[in-house]
Amino acid sequence: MRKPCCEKQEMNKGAWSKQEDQKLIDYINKNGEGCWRALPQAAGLLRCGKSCRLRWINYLRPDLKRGNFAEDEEDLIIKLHALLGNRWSLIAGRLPGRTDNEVKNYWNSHLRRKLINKGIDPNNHKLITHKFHNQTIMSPMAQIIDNIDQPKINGDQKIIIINNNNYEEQVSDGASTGLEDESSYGLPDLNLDLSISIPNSSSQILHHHHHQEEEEEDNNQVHQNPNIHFASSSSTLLLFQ
DNA sequence: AATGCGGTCAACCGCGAATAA
DNA sequence: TTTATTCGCGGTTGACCGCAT
Repeated sequence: MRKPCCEKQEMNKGAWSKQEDQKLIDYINKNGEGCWRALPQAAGLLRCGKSCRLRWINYLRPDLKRGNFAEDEEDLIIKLHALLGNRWSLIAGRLPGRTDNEVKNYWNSHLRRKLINKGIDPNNHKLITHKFHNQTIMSPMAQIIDNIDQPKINGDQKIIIINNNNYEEQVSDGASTGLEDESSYGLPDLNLDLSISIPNSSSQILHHHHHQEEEEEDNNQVHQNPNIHFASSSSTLLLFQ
């Protein structure tokens, strides 16, 4: 049913030449974005519309920032990824001047490794742990996690929060609705503060003696352990230790 | 100098969603 | 409502580059 985006035979592929870029820029400056299917012919380009769109969005758009990611941008990407998963366009939408492709590439080439090195599983943002003699212990790296914007309380106290909820519940239809509501997410200055409150059943604690049947007991011990904290809000996620 | 390797990033591909007819 | 078309997204690929050997 679905046709290839360009059934034309003689289409250029691969890297764009300066001349092609200029043609695309000139055309869009004159006619605006959109109607990508018809654009190549109108602009005199031997490219498929899809390729033109990608080139414009990821490279030629005048509002692109380009250059290295700042530290706060990195932190924001990590936090947003924890919330949204691989929804790069949504993440990029919160980073002015950045494209989804750029964010995705940066994640895959830098941030993934960075998290792994810190003992954090980049897929679920949980600490990487190892089972050892029926004990769950943190990896050595996890124990020396340093300052990727770690939420801390009163200096030395660190937060360990794990969220069992499927994020889809939290950001349901966020692509089209919820996330556009700045107020509900505290954006653009993304409010990801992890509130401290009474534990609930969906939260887990990561620590050395964690067993399922002990969870209740563990929770009760929280107030005695200054290093363990919970957040019960539906947007809880574990990011950092 | 030549080669191999790993990292980066621009571009492509395939698919589902959205929209038009 | 169904079918055709376009758009946008995320995953993947491959060219290029720098570094080590």
